[in-house]
Amino acid sequence: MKVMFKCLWKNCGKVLSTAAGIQKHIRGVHLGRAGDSDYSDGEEDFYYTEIKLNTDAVADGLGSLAPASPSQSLASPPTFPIPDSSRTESPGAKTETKLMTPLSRSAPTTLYLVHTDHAYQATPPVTIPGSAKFTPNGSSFSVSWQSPPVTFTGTPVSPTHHHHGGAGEQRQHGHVVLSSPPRGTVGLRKPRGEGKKCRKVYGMENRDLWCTACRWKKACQRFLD
DNA sequence: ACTGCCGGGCA
DNA sequence: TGCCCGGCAGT
Repeated sequence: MKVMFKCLWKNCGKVLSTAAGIQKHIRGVHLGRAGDSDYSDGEEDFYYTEIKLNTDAVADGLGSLAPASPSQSLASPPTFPIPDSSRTESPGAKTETKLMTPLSRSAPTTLYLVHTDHAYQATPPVTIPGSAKFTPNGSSFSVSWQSPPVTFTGTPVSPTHHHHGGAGEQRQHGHVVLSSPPRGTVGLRKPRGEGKKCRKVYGMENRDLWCTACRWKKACQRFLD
């Protein structure tokens, strides 16, 4: 069995046979620290993963971290590589294999945030709550999925609505048919674009300055970022 | 309440 | 197609 190290940088995917090699690659190529090879705070070992040949190649899909298909989200949320954040500070001492199970689903409530001191632009902040955002350097994609399927067993809605007000708001009248939320009308909405849009910028009164998409109440195409 | 925009209607 | 809007969802 051979152990290799694969660069996880956006779509680099470079594979080297030594940890030192991949660290050097990452420092030089991606982090722009080509000159001083002894300057290493261990940050770069976040950007590669250890892969084992002749084993189940878990790290295969990691290099091409493409948005696999955001619409296949219904039951199983997409999985992201969760690097080991509890790494040691010492550069040379590589303690653990960063083995990540492809279908390991971290508890949906725990928000995983990558620890880095340089949170400016080089580090991919990966969050795994209900929606994940991934921002390696500039280009960003984000994908979200619905809350886990709730299998409803038992009494539908009991009048014990422990909430001020009282009056039962949600009636499921009849019996429980609930198989999946009635999507299809709206389905998976886009994560809602950031930044200013024509309407916000020009205002309702200058509607003729909007981009056509905005005028037609479509997704704005002027302020794509 | 406001804003972005999907889905759909109308010419 | 081009244009517009109802209505929903996120803020």
